[in-house]
This record gives sequence, structure tokens and C-alpha cells, in this order.
Amino acid sequence: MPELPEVETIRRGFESRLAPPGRRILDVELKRRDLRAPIPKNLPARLRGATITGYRRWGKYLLWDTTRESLLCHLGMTGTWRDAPAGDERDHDHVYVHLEGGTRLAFRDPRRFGFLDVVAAGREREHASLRDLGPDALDKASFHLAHLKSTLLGRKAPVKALLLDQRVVAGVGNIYAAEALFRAGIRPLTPAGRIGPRRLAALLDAVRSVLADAIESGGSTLRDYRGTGGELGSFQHRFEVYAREGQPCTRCERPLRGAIVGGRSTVWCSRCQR
DNA sequence: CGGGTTACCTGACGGC
DNA sequence: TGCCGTCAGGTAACCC
Repeated sequence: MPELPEVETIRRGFESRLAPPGRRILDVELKRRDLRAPIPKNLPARLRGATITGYRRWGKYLLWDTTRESLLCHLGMTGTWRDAPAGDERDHDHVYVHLEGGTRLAFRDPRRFGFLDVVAAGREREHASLRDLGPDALDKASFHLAHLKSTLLGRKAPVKALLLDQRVVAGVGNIYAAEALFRAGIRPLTPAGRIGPRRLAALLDAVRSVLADAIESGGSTLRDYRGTGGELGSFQHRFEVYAREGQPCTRCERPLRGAIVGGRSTVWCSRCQR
């Protein structure tokens, strides 16, 4: 579900209204620990009494920084956070975070592909899930043309498969990979190492612009995704290729083509993308 | 190592 | 109405 724009929307929701910095964590209640990776049994003890100091995002990962350790969260495909007042319990609520002042935050994830863990602040890079993570797609200081060039050099895999590889760039998922390739005019199946510097520069711009536009729209809601206040994203109304196989290209009207690339459904325009 | 496939889990949806 | 197959925004463990 959530790619970079959705996670960023959630991050902003936490910061501005769900649990602004300064709030204290009274307790963490684990209803179910067997997510993609088991939630450590001692997670509640390690966060109890800590005050939230801020929120960071790296790719699709969200970090709650506190005066103790940081809570690391990945939403998988169906993870959501919401304000869950007493009485609002739902199927697949796996974790409740109790804040000072009576707020209760619920982590709900029906498919259980997400996970939660605790990391020492400043040592995130040592965490198994973050160790090999590439630069954040919106960080201009680390995700730039030189990085793309050197990372894709000599690679024969389809460029779309490598955009989805979080070691190459962190935050791009199936929706925004397809949309970025359309904006850049590049076919998803093109071997990544055969894209010249000018077209790589176009791809870099396209990735940045599509993610920025999607954040501005509050992300994309297909079915599960909700902001922290339950609100829907609206970028799905601006898809040019994703989920539009057979429909006319927004630019040339030709029916869009579809195929499975790297195990993921993929749509593109065979005239506008080369 | 690089590239490709499959599994993990639940729910929604379409066809019959 | 109901059953069954297929598919879904995620990653990671396998295979060759």
C-alpha cells in the first residue's frame, strides 16, 4: 500500500495533530506480535515513559524519535495508524500506543506485512532493515544523477525492477515507478544500464516530481490507505498509466499496454515511452 | 553477484 | 447467495 507519499502524509499527520512532539508515551500494548518480523517482547518497556521528540521518514520507513529510543515502523501493504478512542477497536488492530492525555493510537495491518521495532537513535543504519537501504528518493543531497548513473551502470534488469529495489532508491513502489517512467518517456522493460545520461536525468526529475505531486494530493487511496485522520488521498485521480491498461494514453490516446515486469503488474504507453 | 520467481497474509472482486 | 480463482500499494528468501 503505502509508498513514499503515503508515508510522508502519515508522518505529517503525526507531527501536526495525531501526536505532536512533546507528547509522552505511557504504554504500548501488543495485541499480536507475529507481523512480518515479530515485534520484540520488550518494545513496550523500552518506550514506556519516553517523550516524542519528532518524526522522520526514510523511504517507506517511519521513525518516531523519543527521549529514549526510536520506534521504527513499516506499513507493509495494508498498515495504518489512527486515533482510536476507547470503544474504537477493530479486527487486525495489533498495537495500541497510549499517550499522556488519554490519546490511544492504533496500528492496524490486516495482511501483517508491516512491522515495528525499536532502534537506538543515531544507530538506524545498523538495523537489518535499513542497513542496505538506498538514498531517500526526495533527498537531493544523496539521490542525484551521479548516484543513479553509478548504481544502474551495467545493470541488465528492467529499469522498473530497479526503481522498485529499495537499495537503489528508497521510497518508490509499484504505482510511482510506473508513473515516473511515463513522465520520463522510458519503457519499463528497458535494461537499466542502457539508459543514457540525458534520459537518466529525465528519470530523476520524473521520480522527484511525481512523488512531490502525490504528497501534495495526500497520497493515493486504492482501498486500504488512509491518512492518520482517516482521510483519503486523491492522487489516484491523476494516474496516467497505473491501473489503466487498455485505456487511452492521456497524451496520445493510444491504448496503454500491460505486462508483468519483475513480478509486478506494469502499464505503459508504447508510443510515448521508448 | 545479478536476475527472476515464489512465498508470506487477508480481503475484495469478478465469473459462474 | 455462494464458491472459487485471481489479484493487491510491501519485502525477502529462494533458485539458477
